[in-house]
Amino acid sequence: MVATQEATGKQARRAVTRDPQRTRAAILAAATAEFTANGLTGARVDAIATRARVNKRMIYHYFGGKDGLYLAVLESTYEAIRNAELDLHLGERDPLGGMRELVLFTWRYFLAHPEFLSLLGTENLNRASYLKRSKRIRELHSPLIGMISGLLQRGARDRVFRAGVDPVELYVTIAALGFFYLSNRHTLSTIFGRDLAAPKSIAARGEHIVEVVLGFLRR
Amino acid sequence: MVATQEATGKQARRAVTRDPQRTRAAILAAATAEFTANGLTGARVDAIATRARVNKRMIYHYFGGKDGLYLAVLESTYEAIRNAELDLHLGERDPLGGMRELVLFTWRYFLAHPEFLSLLGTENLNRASYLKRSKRIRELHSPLIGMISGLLQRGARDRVFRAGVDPVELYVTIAALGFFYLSNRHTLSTIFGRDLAAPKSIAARGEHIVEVVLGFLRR
Amino acid sequence: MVATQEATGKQARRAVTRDPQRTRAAILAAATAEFTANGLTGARVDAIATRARVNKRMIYHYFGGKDGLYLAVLESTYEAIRNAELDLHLGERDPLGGMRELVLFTWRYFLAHPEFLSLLGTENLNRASYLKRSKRIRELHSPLIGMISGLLQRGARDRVFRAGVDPVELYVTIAALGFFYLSNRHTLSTIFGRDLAAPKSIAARGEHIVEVVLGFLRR
Amino acid sequence: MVATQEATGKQARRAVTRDPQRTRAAILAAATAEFTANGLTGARVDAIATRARVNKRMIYHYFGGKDGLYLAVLESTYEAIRNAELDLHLGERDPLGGMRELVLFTWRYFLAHPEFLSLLGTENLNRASYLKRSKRIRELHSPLIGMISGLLQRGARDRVFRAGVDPVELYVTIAALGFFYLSNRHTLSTIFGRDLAAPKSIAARGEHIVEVVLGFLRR
DNA sequence: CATGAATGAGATTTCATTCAT
DNA sequence: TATGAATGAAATCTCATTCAT
Repeated sequence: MVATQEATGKQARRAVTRDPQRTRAAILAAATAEFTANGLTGARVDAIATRARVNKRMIYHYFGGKDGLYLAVLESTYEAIRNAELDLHLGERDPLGGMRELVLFTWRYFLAHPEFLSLLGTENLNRASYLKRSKRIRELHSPLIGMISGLLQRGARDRVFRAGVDPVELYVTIAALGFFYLSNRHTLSTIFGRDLAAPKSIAARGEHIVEVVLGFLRR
Repeated sequence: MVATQEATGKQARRAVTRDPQRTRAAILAAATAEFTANGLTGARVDAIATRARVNKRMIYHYFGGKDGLYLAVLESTYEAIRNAELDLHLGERDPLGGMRELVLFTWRYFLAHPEFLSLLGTENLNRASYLKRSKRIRELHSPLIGMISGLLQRGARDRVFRAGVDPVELYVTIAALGFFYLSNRHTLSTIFGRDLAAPKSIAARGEHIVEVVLGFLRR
Repeated sequence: MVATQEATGKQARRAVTRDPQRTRAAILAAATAEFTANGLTGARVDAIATRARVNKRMIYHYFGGKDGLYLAVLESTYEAIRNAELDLHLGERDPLGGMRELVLFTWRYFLAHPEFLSLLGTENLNRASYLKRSKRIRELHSPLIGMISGLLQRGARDRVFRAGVDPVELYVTIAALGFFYLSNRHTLSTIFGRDLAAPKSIAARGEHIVEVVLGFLRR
Repeated sequence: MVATQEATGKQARRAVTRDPQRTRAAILAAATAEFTANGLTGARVDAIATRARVNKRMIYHYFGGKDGLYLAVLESTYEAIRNAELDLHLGERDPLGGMRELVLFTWRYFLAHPEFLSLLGTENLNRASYLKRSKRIRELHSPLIGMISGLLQRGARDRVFRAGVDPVELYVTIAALGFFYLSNRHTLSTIFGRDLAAPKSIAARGEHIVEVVLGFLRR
């Protein structure tokens, strides 16, 4: 009976998938969670395999190793944000409304994608070493710069916005206002004794960001 | 200075000190550099001992272990910024000039103290777990919030600034504008194909930050 | 047997097994010997790995660490004595003969299993801290208490034994008479200048123990 | 002010004794406690120095090292029991009463001196290696063997005790009945689910031991 | 006599990766 | 394709002892 059980066990345990694509996707998802939670050096290959319910060996098969897996996670995360950005159509909007939407889009994306914040944080601690290595990411141009340029030009022409604003600088500012708040909410909450992660605080921050950006741009 | 030390050669290999304060300080300095460069999990106790020219055992003697050392580094780093902040006297300044100075102070401090940025990044990836544990840091209140409050009130009274701005929110904004730019300069430079670390870019960013904050506040 | 293994030489260095059960068992056996010889703190993980001809890492794989391994050794040692006790059938024996057999069984088990004595000694120095933690051991009830109870009752009924003897107290006494002699033979031999480990002494002690127990019980 | 405090501190900290004998005694007492609690390999030289409120260096000064200190502890512990035994005068007692007293003396000494039990346990795990090395201990002959011999002879002559009992064997038995119970009380309590350390249990054990010894000896 | 900072050797534990099946 | 046991290198941490003062 014991033997039978063991045999059954083995049959049941193995070959949960035999579906290469699913295995790959499971690893990628598990790795995203693990790298998000523990950073690059903190992440454990074993933990990823366990999370993915996949044999450790598969990680080496599909991604070459921990580094390759991290790079793949980084790439898929960047692809996701670039895809989301492509859904943003501001062409017909008036400069003020368009800018407000763009700012809110960025804020909401960060809110909905903590893994993006965390991975970017990890990457920055690494001096962007993996990102620099990825041709794929470098070729993914953000359409946001173009959108911002357009809005700034139309806004300046209509005398709604101040002139002479650098679109890259502004993009960094828009990202900074949300990113810093969210990625530092734990340290900031502790230091200010105020829960910056509470829904009310989050909502207030969204409004504040819009006001800062538009307040700065508005003539 | 480092070169001088190295030049003294083999004699310098050991910390012949017998000067506990110096030994402690050497470990702390070496650890700050190592944690800054490699994060918490990436830092190596051996590397710290070597950098400090100190026996590894001393780290355990003075700080209990890697974690205790990291906490000590974090605490000393926070103490340093709080001390710097105390030197900022804005009491007599007009609201606009005072705010400009405060914004520039923050920006310049971040520029001069990359270790602060990096450690904060590390700490955020850890969900502030060490910072929360440190009674010492929690008791170090930043005087900046009070200064911002005062400037906002006087500014509003004089009809120079808009009313109703939350000082904590504004502080986060001021920090965000500099912090994000600097800590993400590697990823951003790669993605925009533009060297954000170049002196010119740095100078331009400083001006931009001042303009954003004052542009937003000004009525 | 050990000699044979050693003779196979360098080929045998590694446990080429790929047989988890065998690897686990080899570690357990090596650990039992090492903990028996050197106690908990004195035992070396390296030594256990070498003895088991296994990579040190496997100890952590199978047992979690030194503590987990010690606990496993303790559990398997207790299981072994409980299993041996179950083979003792005294149901049909007259009280006197049954009691003699039980006493001799205990004495012989101790003689044949020095690892049990040593581990118990270690555990007692630790105030039974590991044993208390082991649900598995706590659930292994010794059948000896029941057997002693039965013999005492039948003996009292038949007017062969004195009445009112507590079976747990008697069990402790039976164990004490052999355990103390064996585990303290080194100190005692030194102090009395008499080799208590000599076969003759051992044989005499067995008889003495039987006489003490039966002499006490007999009416 | 700070300087003054520090100077005072140093003065106050050092030279608590400057009394060699007291220092030595303090170390010995602390070491006895530490070795009792943690065994030989488990004891920490640092812990002993701290317990004794003495500089670690003094241990090396007075005892040569950890091993020498352990030996000194062992010797002083044996001296103490031998001294206590010398206070026992049974010459005039009737055999039965004398034997009862001797048994109770042993039991009570063990109860009052857990450090003796623990050190003996440690020494046995070490195969009496330190004890064998100590000429001083080997020369301390226990007067108990002589007393037991006398009682047995007088008892046999008076037809109160059985004849042919070996006094060393009996001494071992007397010691065993108490020693095993006490040194194994933690394991035994756990396994029997019964608190063997409770005052009532202790009292009952004392009576049981007397009964076993006298029951065995009595004709 | 006394201090406690400093040391080196070695212990336990961790981890990414490879190998036999 | 999939498994998970096995590995070596290196990391963290511990400890008895020595040294400068």
